[in-house]
Amino acid sequence: MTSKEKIIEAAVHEFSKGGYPGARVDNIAVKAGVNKAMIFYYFGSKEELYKIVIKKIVGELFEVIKESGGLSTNLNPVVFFETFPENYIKFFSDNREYLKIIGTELIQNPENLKRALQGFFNSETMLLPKNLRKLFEEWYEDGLITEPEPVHLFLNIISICIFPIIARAIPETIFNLDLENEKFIRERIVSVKNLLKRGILK
Amino acid sequence: MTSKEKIIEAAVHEFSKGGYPGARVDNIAVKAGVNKAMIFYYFGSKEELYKIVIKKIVGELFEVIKESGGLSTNLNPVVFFETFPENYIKFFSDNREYLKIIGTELIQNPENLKRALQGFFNSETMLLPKNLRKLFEEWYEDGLITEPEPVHLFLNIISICIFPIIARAIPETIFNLDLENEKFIRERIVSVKNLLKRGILK
DNA sequence: AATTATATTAACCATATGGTTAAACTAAAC
DNA sequence: GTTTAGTTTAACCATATGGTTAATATAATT
Repeated sequence: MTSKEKIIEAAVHEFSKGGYPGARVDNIAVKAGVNKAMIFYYFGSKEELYKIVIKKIVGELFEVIKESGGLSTNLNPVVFFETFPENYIKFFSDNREYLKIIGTELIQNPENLKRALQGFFNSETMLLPKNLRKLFEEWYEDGLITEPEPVHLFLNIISICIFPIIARAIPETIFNLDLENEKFIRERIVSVKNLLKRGILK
Repeated sequence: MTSKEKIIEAAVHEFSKGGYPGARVDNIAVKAGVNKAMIFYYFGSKEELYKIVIKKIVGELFEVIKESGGLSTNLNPVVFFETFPENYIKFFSDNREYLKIIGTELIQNPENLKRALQGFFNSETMLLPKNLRKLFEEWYEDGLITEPEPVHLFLNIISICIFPIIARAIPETIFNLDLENEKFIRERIVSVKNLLKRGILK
């Protein structure tokens, strides 16, 4: 593992708690087991390092979406709701640090994230957005789903997949529970599939 | 408006962008039009000020939930899904800064938020959590809803209400749209009501 | 072996940042 | 009118923080 790689790995750690302003370059260096100057030698600045971390995360996320059939035009919603939520939930629950970084960025710097996403659309992956939108529209036109608006369908799906992983603390407090992680994730996948099938499939 | 109030208002502003570590005490002082020392005079430290801001937000949120019937035990799910999502979505879209602060806290410091929530449960509002859980369980036992687990019902509801307000940037980028705010919120309320009714009501 | 390009280090720097202090100002209370 | 408690200010402080530098070690090239 090269110093550069060690720095990125440590940076993911450090940025994930406290966000960009809370992250300390010194901490990243210590975690990476590398002299602090190496960070500036390889990345120029804290900000550039951060951008690279964001790119890395968005890139990996795209891979998951691709593998989940987000690209194939002849996908049907029954299969989609059976595979996508599960992959998506697993990805983020297995990569909590990624979720924390993306979530924080979404809240505090959506423009930044937009740019990162666009960077991927303007390259090889460009096919995805057009396909996804057309796919959702066709499902509605073919009478397969009840939601006419692709934007809201999309938001409804990602919301019940992603947010519960973040928001667990709320019901834990309200209902005074301590949710065991693996069980929680398994239950969520079931609950999401049911809700989407009943709520969106015709 | 007293200096103390001015400081809190400015603090909400400042904490909402950049989170706790990104917030600068100097900025809060300038925004409040107050000498910096006043912040330490009234609140002791940046952290104490932050805690008070969190309490204020959680408190106001509780009011909305109360007014939305979150307490009444003889509420039926049809009425609940008709009123709660709308109030909830409106509250957070009207108070984006609150949402940003709570969201960031949820991601980066859930334990902190837990404590703030518990603070309210241990006071007059204590009735709410027990009622809400019992309410959800009764709905299921009475065959009114399909989701047996209160935790997942709760998470599903709040997720499609809250997260889209934060995550708008994603479909905006993917589908290359610039969503007009009021229209977006109106459409979301409709979409959420439909999804919940179809997906959860029996 | 000598040269060149790449990595790595310790010490250092300017500035930002949370926090303090002592003095001054203001408005009640007596 | 004087005392007293509460409020406000400007200047100051220690430390944290992102970033730099010049020297050194290491690996690759000729």
